[in-house]
Amino acid sequence: MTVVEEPGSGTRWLDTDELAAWMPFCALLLTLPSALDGQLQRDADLTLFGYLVLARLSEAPRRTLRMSELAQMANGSLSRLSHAVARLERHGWVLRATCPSDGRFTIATLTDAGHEKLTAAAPGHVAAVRDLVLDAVGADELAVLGKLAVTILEGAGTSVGEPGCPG
Amino acid sequence: MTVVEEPGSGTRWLDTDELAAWMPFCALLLTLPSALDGQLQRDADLTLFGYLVLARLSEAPRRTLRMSELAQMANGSLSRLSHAVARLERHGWVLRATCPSDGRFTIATLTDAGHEKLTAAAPGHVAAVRDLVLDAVGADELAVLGKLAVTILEGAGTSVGEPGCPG
DNA sequence: TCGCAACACTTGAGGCGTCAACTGACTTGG
DNA sequence: CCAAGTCAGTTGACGCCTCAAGTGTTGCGA
Repeated sequence: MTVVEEPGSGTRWLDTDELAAWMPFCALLLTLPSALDGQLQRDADLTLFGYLVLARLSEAPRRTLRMSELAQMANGSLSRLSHAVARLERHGWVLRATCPSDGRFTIATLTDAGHEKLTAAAPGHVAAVRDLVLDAVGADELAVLGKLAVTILEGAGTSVGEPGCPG
Repeated sequence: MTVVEEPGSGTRWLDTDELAAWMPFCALLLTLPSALDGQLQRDADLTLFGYLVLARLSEAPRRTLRMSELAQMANGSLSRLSHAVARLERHGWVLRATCPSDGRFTIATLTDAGHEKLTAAAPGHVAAVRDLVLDAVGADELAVLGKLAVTILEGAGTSVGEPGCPG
C-alpha cells in the first residue's frame, strides 16, 4: 500500500479500490517519464522537457514564443524553462531575444538547426510513445485516458495549453 | 502537438485522436509527480520516492526488505534506492545491514523513528493524492485508470510489485 | 516625474537521479 | 582449491530541477 493503515485518526485513508488504482498509477508516474527521458537522452541527447520545448516552438507562428507562454505549453516552471533554453541555446537550437515592444518579455525562437534536431529526434520519440503507451491500450481506452488526464489537470488548475500570439 | 507532422518519412505519426489523448496525459506525467513531491517536500521534507521507501518497508514483515526487492517495490533503480536510503539512514529512519545468510544482500529496516516519520507524513500525502487525483475522477473512472496503468506497466515489463520473503 | 509595486525573467546554490566504474561476496568449472 | 564470472550494492561525477534571491523593465499613483 502506498499509505499506512492508521485507525482512529482524522484522515480518510485509501480503501481497497482506491489503492488498487492508485498504486499502479503511481508506479506509472514514477516510471514512464524516466523511460521516455531515457530514450531521448540515449538517442538524441535531449530531455523530454527539452524535446517539448523544441516541439512547441516548431508549431508556433514564426517558430517564436514568449518564455512564459512556452513554459506553460511545455508544462514547466519559468525557472526550469530558463535553464533548459540556456542549454538548447548553447547547442544553437534556440535563440533568445528581448521583446522589442515590451522589454520584460523574452522571446525564444527555434533555429533551423533546432528544427533539424527536432525532426531527427521525433521518430524515435514517437516510436517510444507508441511502444510504451499507445500500443498497449486500445483506441477507446486511450480516449478515456485522455479525458481522465484532462479532468485531473483541470482539477489541479493546470491548463493543457494552446498557443498564444507572440509579438 | 507533441510531435512534428512530417509527411513522406517512414514514421507513423500520431493522429488527431492519439494526440488529443497523449498531450494531456504527457502533461500529467510532467506535472503530477512534481506536485506530489512538492507537498511532501514542504510538509515533511521527504521525496515521493523516499516516502514510498518508508511505506514499503512499513508493510514488510519485520519492516525489513532486501535493497533489490525494495527498489522494485518502490519503482526505482538500485542506484537511486542506494542514494535515497543513505539519506533516510542519515536521518535515522532506516538501518542497513549485510544479510547474514548471503553477504551480497543488504537488508534495510525501518526504525521506530522512521515509522513515526511515515505516520506523520501520511495524512498530508493522502490528502494531496485525494485532492489532486482521486477527488477529480469518479469511482468507475478510477478503476479504469488503474487498469490502464497496469496494462501500460505490463507492456513496459514493469511489475507493480508484491512483497517477497526477506531473510 | 518620481517612487514603488508588479512583472518577466535569470542566476546560483543545493538536492536528487543517472550512468558508469567500482567493491566485495558467492558460484562454478577446471 | 583457485580463477573467472556473476550478483548485489555502493560510490562519484555530472546533469537537471527547485527554490530563493537577484536583475531589469514597465505601469501606476501621488
